[in-house]
Amino acid sequence: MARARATLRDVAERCDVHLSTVSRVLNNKKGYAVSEEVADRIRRTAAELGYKTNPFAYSLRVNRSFTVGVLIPDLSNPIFPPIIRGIEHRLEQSGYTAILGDTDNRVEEERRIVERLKARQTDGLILATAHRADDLIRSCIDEGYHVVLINRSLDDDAVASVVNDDGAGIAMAVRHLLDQGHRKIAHIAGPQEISTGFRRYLAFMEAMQKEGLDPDEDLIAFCHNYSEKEGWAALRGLFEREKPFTAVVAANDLLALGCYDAIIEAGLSCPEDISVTGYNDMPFSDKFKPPLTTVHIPLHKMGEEAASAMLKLIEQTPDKTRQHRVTPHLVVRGSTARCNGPR
Amino acid sequence: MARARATLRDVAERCDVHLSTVSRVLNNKKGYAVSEEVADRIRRTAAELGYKTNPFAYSLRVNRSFTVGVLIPDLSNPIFPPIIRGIEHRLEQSGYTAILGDTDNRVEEERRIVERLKARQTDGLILATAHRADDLIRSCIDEGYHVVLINRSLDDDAVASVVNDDGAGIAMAVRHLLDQGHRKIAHIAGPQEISTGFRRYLAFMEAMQKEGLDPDEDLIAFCHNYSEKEGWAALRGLFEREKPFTAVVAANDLLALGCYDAIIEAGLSCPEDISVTGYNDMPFSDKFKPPLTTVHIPLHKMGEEAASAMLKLIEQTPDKTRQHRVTPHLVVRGSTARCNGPR
DNA sequence: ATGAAAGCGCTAACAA
DNA sequence: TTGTTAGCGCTTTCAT
Repeated sequence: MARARATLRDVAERCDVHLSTVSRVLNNKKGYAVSEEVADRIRRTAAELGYKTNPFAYSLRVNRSFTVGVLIPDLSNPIFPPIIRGIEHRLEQSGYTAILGDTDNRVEEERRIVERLKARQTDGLILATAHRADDLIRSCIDEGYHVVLINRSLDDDAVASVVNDDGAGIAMAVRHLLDQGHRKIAHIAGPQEISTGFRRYLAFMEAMQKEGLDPDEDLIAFCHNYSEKEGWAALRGLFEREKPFTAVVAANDLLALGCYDAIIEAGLSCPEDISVTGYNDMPFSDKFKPPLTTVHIPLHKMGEEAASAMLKLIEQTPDKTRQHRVTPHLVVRGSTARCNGPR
Repeated sequence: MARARATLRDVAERCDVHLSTVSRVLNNKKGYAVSEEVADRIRRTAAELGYKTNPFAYSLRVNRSFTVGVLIPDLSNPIFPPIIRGIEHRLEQSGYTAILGDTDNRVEEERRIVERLKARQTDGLILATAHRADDLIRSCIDEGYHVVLINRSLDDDAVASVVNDDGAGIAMAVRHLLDQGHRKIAHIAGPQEISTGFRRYLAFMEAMQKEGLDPDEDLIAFCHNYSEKEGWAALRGLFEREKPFTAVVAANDLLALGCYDAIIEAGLSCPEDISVTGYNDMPFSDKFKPPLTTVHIPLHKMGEEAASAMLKLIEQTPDKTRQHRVTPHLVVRGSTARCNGPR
């Protein structure tokens, strides 16, 4: 697109001063006393000509793009839009722009997309990628890239991350089901290579044991990714084992949605026969059939915090907090009900 | 982020040739016969050093960013992720990157965000913005920007656009309700300054009239934007008029969802008392309570087509098709049922 | 208080 | 077949 844009030189000529002076004024560099009179004239003509600094030239000069790459596994998963909005809002405040990279849930894509983002010279990378790619992360860091993780963390905490308290969240869900009289509770676990999947699974076990209920191995199924389809398949698998249960704690909302399908398919109904809880309180989870009881986490806020952490990294603001924690809470809706005795 | 990246010069020095030769080889410019021997050595060392062309320098030189701005009203509206994915997929094939701008449904934001995108020197603008901003569009074009519209069009067709056949879609919905025995059909119309809102309204009127049913003015409500809240308020307004109706055609899915709320609030139920149809077949519309009967449009494909049109514009490929039309079809689900007589 | 000049990394027109 | 050079628009160091 070849639009003629006013340059520093244009402004300088019109003002009959040297271009470096214009630059100083427009960026109000101090230490260079410029007469108010000249400064004023410069500012006025700049506005008049609609001068905007050319981002290419600027970036080339200062070697920064003022963009940050945001890697997500799947934009269609409703939890990501709010996160992204949060990131964008915060970034925008500081003049940065987010560049999205979507892996379509494919691991092989991850590396390729990160390369694309790096090629674009993003000043940092926010990874909201659900999939494990520790070596990828590590290599980014080794190359000197700034990295912030969302909803996952590396075991050794070497990387800044924004996470929610999965342990507390799952405990609330289990607690709620227990309060409703459920004892045979199944768990549809997320992928164990992902920190959320792993931590939620551990939390489930712990919460059950705390109640003196040793969770039955046969009532736990592991999914390969967070999708409706996996949730459906997993619960279907549990039904086939023919061990009774009256409730299921799904590791996230999409999985829970898949459980709905499996329950219907089995000729049962939720919550009458089986109660279901999700995790994330994604948009529209209150509109499903039935409205989903789930653990709410502040998605938008997590995005903002991730962006803040990234900006601190980029701007070298000292910040010892590596892990930014955010608090979940339970939202009780229609997918859970009192236990009607054993099934 | 200060990572040392190999430059053309680095490669040139290592190969003991002039940097311009390296440039030629790496961009395989023809017309400059370079001996295979040298070319090979250059390619090898470039790979070895991990050379990537610096996008700032390149963009500065050729005055193009290889990015296109994508303006949407609200990322949280589930119809946009598929559209955006479609855009990104196509753009990526040609080495372009999308830069998102979200107006949060606020008109005032629109101009500001377009300015931001322009400041970033995007090579074009894809506007999926629901809100009217004809003068904005016009000014973009006047300034020489490439513009493609999604799901809206200017009256005079001066701008490339990708639209679906709203007339056909609404006709199918109305037809379906008529077939189910409904006669008193209400319409929750979208904003009339938006082409979809306007066209769907006209299509509704026409479809009814074709059946000899003069639509009752009192059974039509207009919304200010496409949101659940507006749909809820609008249907609520209709209930207050106390004219009976047994079905409602909503101008989009979000509006339909709002109708669900109003129906429940009125102590009625869908589809037993009132049938509801939506428009867009947005993700998850099959998971609602009840699953929504709606008009499906190929969102991902629309995104791709918009991107293709944009690339043609940028690359100056001749293309006389200004309007790219896409065909909708009806998806019958649980929110519509046979009419149980007048209410 | 202001000007001059170098150079970020690249491409393209011109030379040899 | 390969080299030289100017210059995209900007910031910054040094000079005046």
